[in-house]
Amino acid sequence: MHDIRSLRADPAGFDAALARRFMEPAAKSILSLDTARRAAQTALQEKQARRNALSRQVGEGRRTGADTAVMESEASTLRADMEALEARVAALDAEIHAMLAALPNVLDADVPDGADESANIVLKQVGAPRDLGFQPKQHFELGEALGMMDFGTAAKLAGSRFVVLRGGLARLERALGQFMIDLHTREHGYEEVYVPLLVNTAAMFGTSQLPKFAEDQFRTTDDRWLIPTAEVPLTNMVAGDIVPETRLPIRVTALTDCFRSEAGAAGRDSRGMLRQHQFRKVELVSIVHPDQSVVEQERMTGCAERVLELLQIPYRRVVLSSGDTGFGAARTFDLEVWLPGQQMWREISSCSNMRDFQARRMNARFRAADGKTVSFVHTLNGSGVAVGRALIAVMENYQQANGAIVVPEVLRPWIAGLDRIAA
RNA sequence: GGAGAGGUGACAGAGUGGCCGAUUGUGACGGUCUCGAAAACCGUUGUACGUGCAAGCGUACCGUGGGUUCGAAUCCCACCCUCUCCGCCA
Repeated sequence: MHDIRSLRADPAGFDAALARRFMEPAAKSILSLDTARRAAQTALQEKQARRNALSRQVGEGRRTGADTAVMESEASTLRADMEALEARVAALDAEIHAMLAALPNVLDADVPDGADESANIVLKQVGAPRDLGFQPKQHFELGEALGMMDFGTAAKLAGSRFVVLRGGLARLERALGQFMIDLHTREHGYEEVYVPLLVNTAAMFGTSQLPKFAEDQFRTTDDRWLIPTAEVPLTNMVAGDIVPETRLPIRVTALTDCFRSEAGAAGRDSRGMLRQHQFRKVELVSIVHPDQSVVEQERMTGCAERVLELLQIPYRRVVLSSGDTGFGAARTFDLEVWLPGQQMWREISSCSNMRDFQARRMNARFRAADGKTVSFVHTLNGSGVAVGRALIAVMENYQQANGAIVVPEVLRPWIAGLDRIAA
């Protein structure tokens, strides 16, 4: 959500920010609506002031027994004018709001310009693809051969893009989630939170899944939404609040299932469990002072990287280009892991600084230590990391020539010491 | 799901048609007093929008949205949420 005042102050800069995302200029049309709205509002307020004055006089007249008929009839006339102006202000407000709500966040200056993911820049790489000494398999080949990953049964139960995991793989998936959330709560200062997986429309608007991306979501019959990420409930915890500055930063994490309709992804990654309607993810959310969000994004990304380092899976960090950066983000770092079976780097985490974009939408503010100033907080979110994809990464990187999966050393406390998963 | 009660500022809690953006208390902040502190006393203590160079002025907000009225925190309707009891239940 954008501040209409910044648009008024610098329309050209506003359009330039949109241009970085390959979007048409919008400042002029919004500003003309804004001018009309303010004129209508001023006119309305003048009439309201007159109405209030008349009402006071009527009250006075009633007490003293004076004749108030003339004043009452003037006030009645004013009502019709006010109703028209009220409707006009509301309509203009709604139109401006809808336009502003549909525009993406302003990108940070250091985001590389480019149309798509081909313009993303690799910032660092940790570990390197290693030769396993045999032809590596993809995760679904491994899982199906083990008899522990079953897409056919999932299709019978729910349809495509679901999976049934059994035995060792189900346990490994659970161990990964537990390991990650324990790491972030014990060592990275995040508070574990249990949240609703169904949320209302206001929450989905607050984190900017709505109104633009309704098609990507699952909606319930009673007008709620299945969360596509725990970012939605975690970030919205401060919606409408004015928190004391002393409570910042707020760092929360949750291990939840996530639900995505993948409406625009027909045919993409249709094999295996890389892109599912339902998957588990550990989410990290930070609510911080505006001065701290850049530092916090680095910190948060480091927390996600730590997961991959402990699992000893090769990964790289990329900064997304202007055209690839998500709607609400000012800057996004993706973590990509090496998948030997696919011979590709694939996204496993995304850590974004939303700055005040979501805070404006959900009206989340803090009161400065001086007790006077109230300002919007900055919000950040990151996967720490996607559990389903972590399972894939472990399977493909730890596979053996005989199809068994060695359990990474660091996971063994969460899997009762089991050292390998085999048929 | 049924019956009843209720949602007011950071918190507690008044207010049933105009003098209420809202009594009072607590907390917080500033001051007086004190060597210092406590106590006491005095003062300050909401958000947003519009307008203005500014001081300021205006408007809106008492769960949310409508309605009645010259005028609504107060009356009416719908919805949301909380509490109590009953029913059901992992």
